[in-house]
Amino acid sequence: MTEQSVQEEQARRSAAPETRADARRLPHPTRLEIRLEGVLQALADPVRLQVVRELAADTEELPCSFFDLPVSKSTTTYHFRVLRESGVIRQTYQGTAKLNALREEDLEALFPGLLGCVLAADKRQGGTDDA
Amino acid sequence: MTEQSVQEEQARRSAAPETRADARRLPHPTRLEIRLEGVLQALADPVRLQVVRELAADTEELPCSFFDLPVSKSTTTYHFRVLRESGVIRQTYQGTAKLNALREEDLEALFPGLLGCVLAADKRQGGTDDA
DNA sequence: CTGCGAGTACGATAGACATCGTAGTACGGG
DNA sequence: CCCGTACTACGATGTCTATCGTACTCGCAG
Repeated sequence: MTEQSVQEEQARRSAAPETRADARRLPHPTRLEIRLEGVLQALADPVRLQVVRELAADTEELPCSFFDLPVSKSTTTYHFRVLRESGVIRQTYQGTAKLNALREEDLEALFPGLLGCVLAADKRQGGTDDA
Repeated sequence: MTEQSVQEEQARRSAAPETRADARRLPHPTRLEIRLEGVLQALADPVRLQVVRELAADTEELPCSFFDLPVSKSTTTYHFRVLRESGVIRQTYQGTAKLNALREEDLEALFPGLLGCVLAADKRQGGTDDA
């Protein structure tokens, strides 16, 4: 899948000047592909929960570099990928940055109230925050 | 099930210091020791979610042998232990059996609505019976 | 074009997790 | 007292997870 997709990408990039934002494609699950288990698994990690917490607190889409996570850069990438592949966040490229946003709408439609409950519970316990 | 023996059991527990039944006491986390992450982790497994689902559907306390899980006996024990140690269920010995009950009260106090959301979401997806 | 900053890809790895089978303990009934 | 039922304890094992460092690509600003 390597060479062909690379050429496709390059062709598309030189063809349409507007494809800047979505030149690099990121695989997201559709709403129907989101599994409860996967979401719970994704939320059951302190680092990822911190990301979700901060995303929920901010209406803006945040780049990965915004977060001050207690792990290395490559681990950060890993956690963002877990969140994206489980359907919790949506990621879009914007130039050299990658913007992250909660998929609140999808999650609310699939699991009404779940995200709110988890965030409320997290805020209530708040022990994972060591700053 | 003789309700008299249940009362005897309770009386003996509050009166007698150390009996054989006490030797089989099971370690449960106190309400304050229950961690959100642990609960999410516990719920993020299909087998355990099935247990929680059936416990929630039944007002009775259910013995481990009640459940028809797609795993071996020792694995079943393992999953029940995970649920107990994360604070999701409470287990009590009753003769040779071990009764399991959801800690709904504690969970509701700590994470209001969470269990209901997860169960509703689970019911909505329902596709967990892939065995 | 070149260099930088943001993020990825790719091993490597230690530890956790889910799984099993076997052997054992505890309780209750014949 | 022995046996069956219910569950546990333990060791083995394969897989998944979270972590890292290094080398890389990509887009933007000189």
